[in-house]
Amino acid sequence: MKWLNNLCSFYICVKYTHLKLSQNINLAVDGIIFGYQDHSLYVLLIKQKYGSQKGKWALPGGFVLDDERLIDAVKREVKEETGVEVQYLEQLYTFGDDIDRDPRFRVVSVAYFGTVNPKRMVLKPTTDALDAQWYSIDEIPKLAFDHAMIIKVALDRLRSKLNYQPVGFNLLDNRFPFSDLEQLYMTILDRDIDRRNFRKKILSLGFVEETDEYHKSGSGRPGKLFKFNSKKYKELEQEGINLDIKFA
Amino acid sequence: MKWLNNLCSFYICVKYTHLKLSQNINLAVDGIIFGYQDHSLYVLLIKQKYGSQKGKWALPGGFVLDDERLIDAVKREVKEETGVEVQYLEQLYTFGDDIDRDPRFRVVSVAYFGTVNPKRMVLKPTTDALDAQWYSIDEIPKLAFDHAMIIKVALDRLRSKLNYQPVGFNLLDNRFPFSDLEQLYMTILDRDIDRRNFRKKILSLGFVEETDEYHKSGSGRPGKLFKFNSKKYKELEQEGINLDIKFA
DNA sequence: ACAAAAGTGTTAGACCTACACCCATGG
DNA sequence: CCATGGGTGTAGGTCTAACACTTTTGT
Repeated sequence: MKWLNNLCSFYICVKYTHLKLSQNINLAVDGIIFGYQDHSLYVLLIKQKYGSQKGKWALPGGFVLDDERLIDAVKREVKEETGVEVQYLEQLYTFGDDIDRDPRFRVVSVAYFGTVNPKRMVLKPTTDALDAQWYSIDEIPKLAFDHAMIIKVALDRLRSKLNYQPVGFNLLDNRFPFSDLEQLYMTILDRDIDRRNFRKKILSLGFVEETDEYHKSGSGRPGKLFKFNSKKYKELEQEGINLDIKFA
Repeated sequence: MKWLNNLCSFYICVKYTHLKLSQNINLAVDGIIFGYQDHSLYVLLIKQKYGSQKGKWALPGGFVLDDERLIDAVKREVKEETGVEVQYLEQLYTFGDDIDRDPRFRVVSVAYFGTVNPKRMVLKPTTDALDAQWYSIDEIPKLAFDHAMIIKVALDRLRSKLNYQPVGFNLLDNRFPFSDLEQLYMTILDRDIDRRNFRKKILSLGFVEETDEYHKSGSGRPGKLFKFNSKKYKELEQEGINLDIKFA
């Protein structure tokens, strides 16, 4: 490995001669796609069709094409394998330290997590005959590779996002009763919320707005429908909503 | 690219025949190493010795070896190129969308950011004859590749870390006057802090403790030296220190 | 005695939390 | 009329922000 010691000279050598660096690492992406419906949070999984992990469920994902941006690779793979078109994706973490699995075929995978709203949760049949399904996060089956751990990391990230960013735009329908937002937060955080305080806090932040429409519920008093104010939402996404340490 | 459509079958094919996937992407790591001294925050840079970026400064980094964990690759490269041994590193982001630079030699780079304390900031001569130097973040020269942007992302991350984790253990010396911590926070946040409130808040969190020793300052009243309580520090690192949204 | 840095408390206001009853609808 | 979910206000306590003078040392 002596010849690799000096990154720069080696890099240039490769760059200028167009040699392939003899590195045996392959780059993949995985998508952790969350959906929310009926008080439950779901993750999108596919069934492995071949190989040692055959029959096991796994996250959708695959290898990155040479001329493809990472995020586009995720979108493509998720679409191909499940039919779901994801709007919002954000980079989660790069997993690549499982060097013992098969040293001759190491895979480093950049995980992205994303959210889709209920309308986009429809699974379309794809040319790839893989089985694809939404699983409630409480009922995830045994997964291939280290995907169970990856989902845990994604969930932690989603939970902590609630504390410093508005969340929901990509998980709820266009118009929604306020209780849906409550339920969403309670589901993700897995604890109870005081309805009055929650409503006060969210409305005071201004990224959710009343509309004139009403929700026809099965029973009980119909509630107003709300919508996200996407301008304000994006503002708060950048600024953060928990600016609590205001030293100075 | 049709043959790549089905990730799983292709993956298995490769896995079982030990073919090299004909993917032309190379995996590198970059290290954004911060150091703090005399009221300034510094970043560790190396000078490119060869190639189109010759003479430009850049972040230390290089290609990942096949059987090497990502974080170890960063430690190795930083050590080789600058002589600095980094203790604390955390994954920052994976940059890999610069697909136009040279499509025949795409590099995807996993960036780690880290911190070292003043004693470890000494640059040792290395076998690699690269120039290496600490630059104050206010005086960073024009950098190679997209490294200026990467440093910006790292700085943003460091800034936001102050809000939810204790910071300083890896940036300050073992014993330090309280004003050093103040200065560190002010430097990173780039704004003034109320000394009384800051001291109250930090001490109430309990990750910093008084010692019996005193600082011999050049002038002015000598101050007590403080130290980090590493048990409490690690606890708070995990729990977070800004649990402000306490719905429920 | 003066310059330089360290050390220290209080108060007003903002914000958060806890808490319970009435309302509108469908069956 | 009852079951179901929607809608609303206040008071007490906690936390935060603003703010300035005294102490210790070296010169």
